[in-house]
Amino acid sequence: MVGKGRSNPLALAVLVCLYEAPMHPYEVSQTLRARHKDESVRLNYGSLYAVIESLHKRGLVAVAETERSGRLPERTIYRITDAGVHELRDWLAELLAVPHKEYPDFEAALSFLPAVAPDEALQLLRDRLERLELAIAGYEAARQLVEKGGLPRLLWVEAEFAHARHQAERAFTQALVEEIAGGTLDGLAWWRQLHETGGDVEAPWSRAAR
Amino acid sequence: MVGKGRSNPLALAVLVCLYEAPMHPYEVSQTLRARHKDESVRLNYGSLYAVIESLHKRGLVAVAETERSGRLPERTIYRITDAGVHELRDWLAELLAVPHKEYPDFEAALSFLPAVAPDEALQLLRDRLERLELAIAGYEAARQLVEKGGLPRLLWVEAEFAHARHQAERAFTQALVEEIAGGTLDGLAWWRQLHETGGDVEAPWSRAAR
DNA sequence: CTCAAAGTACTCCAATCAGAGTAATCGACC
DNA sequence: GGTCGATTACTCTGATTGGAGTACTTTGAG
Repeated sequence: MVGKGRSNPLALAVLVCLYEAPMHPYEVSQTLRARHKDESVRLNYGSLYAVIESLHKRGLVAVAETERSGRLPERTIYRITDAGVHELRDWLAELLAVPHKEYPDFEAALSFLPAVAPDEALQLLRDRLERLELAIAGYEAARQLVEKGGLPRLLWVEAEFAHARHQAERAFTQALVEEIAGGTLDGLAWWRQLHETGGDVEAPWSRAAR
Repeated sequence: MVGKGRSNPLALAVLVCLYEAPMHPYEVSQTLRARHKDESVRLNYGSLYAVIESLHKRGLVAVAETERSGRLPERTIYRITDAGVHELRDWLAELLAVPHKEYPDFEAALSFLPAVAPDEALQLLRDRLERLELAIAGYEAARQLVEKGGLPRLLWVEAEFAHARHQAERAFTQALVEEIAGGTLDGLAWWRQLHETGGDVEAPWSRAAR
């Protein structure tokens, strides 16, 4: 989007790994897994090799050596270049400093909320609330374990952020459920009519939308 | 991911539009724009035509008619099928009821936070905070206008959700900034050392990570 | 009345991605 | 010592995606 080739954060993850030590692609993936980075960055092989090839083409990583053991496929060990280190710092700085529009599925779903009947929506949102509750409880249990294990919060911040997001989503959903159940949501009457009659109701956005 | 072909929410948006009335693709895009759905759903022509073709192949939409006016390219008008209506309800229900893992860029960035020096991180996060503040103020102004215009909250929920997310992100970032600035973040000492010495510090995750 | 700018309605393509598939090795259990 | 499953280390393929490009039409300013 912004810089060329700064689309997939997996590339950033690769740079960070290679910054610590030269590695072959599969080792990168294992390192990311071991540190649970695969929870913050989409990781799959198809992309991994493509992404590394692209970094290579852009001169941000270079081949350090290739080795083979037995008849396993040859392993290509990459190292980060100076340009790569620069790109790493610059990209990370950008990601940290400038918020950029995301398109969460739930936001999309909410924007089509009137397409399901109010009572069904209520049920669906309550389901979501339950699942959110579970996720939050799971996270809190995990945190206790990790804290006991002595991992400093600094290396855990991304999970805390995910937790904060979940909590915000829960609060929002909770409030929405209450507004629908309690009948206080503005537009609810029109929504009800829309699903009771054959759908021949004057849309309230007709003027407002233009 | 879950169902086959339920990857791009734009397809859902198309189904919702065609549910209201048969349309040609470009009209779908204009309708979505007019209702600001392009803020909740990624909309671009390349995907739009691909997505509609895929819906067509799956039998969820059908060609209603084709017309042409003047020598402009022929317009193919699509309508939703019964299977399409079913898919619409089912997909929307799933999106509303089951939260599904997202990978926001900021979460990725946070997970590599130790790669920049603490003081730089502080500066970057403060930058972000400022930008978030701007976005939030902008949203609040927009809301006032829309409320005055008489658009019911029901048709605005997705924006309220985005707003809630921004606020949660602001609170999180604020807290993190304070912890770094105030020196109370667990792991900060190690982080400082890492960037002051040549990087030869024992990593505190060595035991914890396995 | 004329010309430029904005809008209409797509089409094309290179790049990227997800995930299934493959093929070799290792450990370990009976 | 054989074979079952897990792990290692990729490779391939079909979809998707974003963005640029095209070719006409309508509007509106001078």
